[in-house]
Amino acid sequence: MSTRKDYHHGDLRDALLLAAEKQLSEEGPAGLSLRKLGRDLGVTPGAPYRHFEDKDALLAALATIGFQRLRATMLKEQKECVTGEERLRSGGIGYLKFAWKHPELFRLMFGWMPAREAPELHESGDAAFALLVDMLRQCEREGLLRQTALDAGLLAWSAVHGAAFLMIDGGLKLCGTEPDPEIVGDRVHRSLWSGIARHPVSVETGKESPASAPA
Amino acid sequence: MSTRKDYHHGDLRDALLLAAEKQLSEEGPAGLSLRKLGRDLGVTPGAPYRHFEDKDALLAALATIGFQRLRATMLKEQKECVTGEERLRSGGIGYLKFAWKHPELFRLMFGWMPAREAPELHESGDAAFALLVDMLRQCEREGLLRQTALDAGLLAWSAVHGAAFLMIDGGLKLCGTEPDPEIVGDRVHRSLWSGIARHPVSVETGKESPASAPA
DNA sequence: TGTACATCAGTGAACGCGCGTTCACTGATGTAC
DNA sequence: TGTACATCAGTGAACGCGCGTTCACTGATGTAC
Repeated sequence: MSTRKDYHHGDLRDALLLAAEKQLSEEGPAGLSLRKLGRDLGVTPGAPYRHFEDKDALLAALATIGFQRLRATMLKEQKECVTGEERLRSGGIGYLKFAWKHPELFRLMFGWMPAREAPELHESGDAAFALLVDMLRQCEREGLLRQTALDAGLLAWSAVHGAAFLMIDGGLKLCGTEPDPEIVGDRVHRSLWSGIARHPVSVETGKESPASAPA
Repeated sequence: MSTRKDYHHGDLRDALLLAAEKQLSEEGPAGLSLRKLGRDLGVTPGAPYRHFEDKDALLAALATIGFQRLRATMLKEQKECVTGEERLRSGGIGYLKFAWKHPELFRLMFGWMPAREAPELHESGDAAFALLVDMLRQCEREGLLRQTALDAGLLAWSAVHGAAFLMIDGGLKLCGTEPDPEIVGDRVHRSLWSGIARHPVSVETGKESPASAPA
């Protein structure tokens, strides 16, 4: 695969994906065209069709890569975390960092996936979500959750996902927050955690909040 | 304005917006074209230009209407609410209902606004946000908040915004929840409120949670 | 009530454009013997 | 090591398409007197 450098073009497939990501981020989804991609790479309009069945296939591959990178960014961010809360916090910040760095790709991944049935796309999307569940299961095991991991997951994912969109869509300035992944992630986590956790703020106080959950 | 029915076409401007919304929801943003709009309404390709400077202007008007409707949906949903918590809950459900009913419009409103400088668009967007702040200020006045209205607003808006996107993008099935605005809204609110509120669940218990907020 | 005029919504034809995709082809690369 | 053959990445030209936008125009509507 990667050994045959300089075979004709060399590595057109990867080059296409790379150029596509650039084009996407610079001109938005409407500005992404296979012809322009070929032009940029000094290649004929028909060439991309040796690597992707059609434009949709290219987009699906792009979104798939996006999900893999999103997951990798979260993992990297929580590399040195030990407790579930730390992992949750850092994972969320990783999520925001990814969205902030690749807003158009982020939008493509989520706004585009539902209509497609490319299997690898959904696999990579599910894998990213599995990481979130994994973090929450750890919290559950550590006895930190007031609710089930899945219940907490709904709120946690919603909150971080929403914050990501508000950041890239400019909604955050209305909340008086700079669109910085670390800052936003920290603020959201602090509010979020006191809602999910049995202990409102610190685990070490030893005192539990009422946590009454009727019916 | 509305009195001159059957003047030439009658009310082309409104008809265009109506048809545009339909086209948007049925074929996505890529399938929305001024020519097709004209065709559908039995009108010449040039006709729309009597009412909108260009395609972007039509989209801006569409998004503006969307924000007005989003706000109206929230208001309607919380019509009979009295406490701040009730309003917050119902407002959130209204938000989700709107997104669920008009997913493409919802995406247009948020994914498209940042790049545009149409003043009325931002006004209508700000007005919708102001409603959220208003609800939270009421909670604040009622002494229900553990944090400032703006802090709580960040989490509340993020959570409901994220839940809306997850609903329309199919992410919720991973959380084991049906994509029903009432159900999702209720679940998110319950998790959310115990995080924002000084009292985890019921206001009437009279007992406060520890609510320690160090530095 | 009737006429003259200004307004302006919609016409119809045309412009140039870039797009996705196809197809028979060429020529470099890898493989079998 | 050398030759014959199969593979397959990229060529180049062409296809039909629908798009956004423009422009001089027509004819219905509203207005002033």
